[in-house]
Amino acid sequence: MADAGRPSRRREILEIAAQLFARKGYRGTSMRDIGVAAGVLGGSLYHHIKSKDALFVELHNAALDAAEERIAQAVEAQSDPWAKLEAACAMLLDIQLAPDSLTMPMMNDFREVPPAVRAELVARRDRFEQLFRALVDLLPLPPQMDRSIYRNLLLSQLNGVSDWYRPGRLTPAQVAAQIAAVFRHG
Amino acid sequence: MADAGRPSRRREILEIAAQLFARKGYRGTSMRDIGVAAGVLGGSLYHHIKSKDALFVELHNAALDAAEERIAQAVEAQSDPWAKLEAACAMLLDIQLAPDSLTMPMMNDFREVPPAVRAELVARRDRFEQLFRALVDLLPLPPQMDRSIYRNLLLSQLNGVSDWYRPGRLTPAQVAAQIAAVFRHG
DNA sequence: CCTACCGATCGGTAGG
DNA sequence: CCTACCGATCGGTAGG
Repeated sequence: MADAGRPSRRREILEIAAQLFARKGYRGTSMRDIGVAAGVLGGSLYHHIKSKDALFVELHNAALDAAEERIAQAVEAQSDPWAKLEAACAMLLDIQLAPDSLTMPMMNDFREVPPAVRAELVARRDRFEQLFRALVDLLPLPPQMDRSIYRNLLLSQLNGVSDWYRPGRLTPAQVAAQIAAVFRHG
Repeated sequence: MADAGRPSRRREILEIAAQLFARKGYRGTSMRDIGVAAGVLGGSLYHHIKSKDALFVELHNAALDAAEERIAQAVEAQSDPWAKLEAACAMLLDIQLAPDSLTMPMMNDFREVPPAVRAELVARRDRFEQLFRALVDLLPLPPQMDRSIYRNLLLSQLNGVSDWYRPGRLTPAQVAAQIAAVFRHG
């Protein structure tokens, strides 16, 4: 309670690291890069974190925790299944395309990461995707549409937006509306 | 004509490098890795290639050349606009999901690559995507659907398949059919 | 938080 | 195609 206003030094470093990882990827971001951005030498970061791997996993999981909560809230505010889905897409893209903040667009490039780290990320992401599984199960899809593939395609589509999205032309909400329109069937 | 049957040593090295890049990414593949797979030391590769960057660009562009030609053939065999699109998707996934061969699924992770290389890859890929632009322009889409975004979503969807596809459950053609079903509107 | 360093690995080269 | 090496960079650590 005493120092609620001022973020801790560790927190500052986590946010700086999250932005660098999001922008340059896991392997493209060195501990020295993070150090420079934080105004210290790379080695000094190890007073606050255990390893680069542990730092990345912590950021990834914290980001998914936050995203899960915000998406669940957005979904609850809707009652129609298609409206729920579009709300979830819009919130996910809002989070993923936000230029700042520690909530991230770095759930991609799993191949850049050491195998032990990858296993942790995959497990956490699988849980996250259950949220969309529930939403897809609610949809009145035509019977010949395989819901498992449909869900994979939707998640892959949402994840891929950060690869081609450029701010200015479209808002994240507009992109979400277009995706929802493409995936609306039956 | 004389030695048509036996692939040149250079060609062998290119195919080995293509598979490694496809599996582990640009930064995840060292010249020493390629050397080991080819049965030589890393430094020895420089008799056949100029640099890692040039090697990657050459592989990338050759793969897109081949893909472009095969997709164009598949499209010509169809007359209906939707059939053309589905044929193009099926051929692209066939190429991208083939477990071997130098035609590759490495058109992703542009962020892993040095800026000068990235510029070349992007330019070549933009040309490649014109092929799909023509196909989308033929479709009788509902008027409120923005064709530029629709095309981006389709290409992003196709590109992302290699991230979640696991051989066995579905053939590339079946995945293409599902994608075509999702994107069929109007 | 810095100094000063470690062992490993990288792309690439000279010279044969 | 190998030997032998280069300068750079990496994650991480000891000791203060």
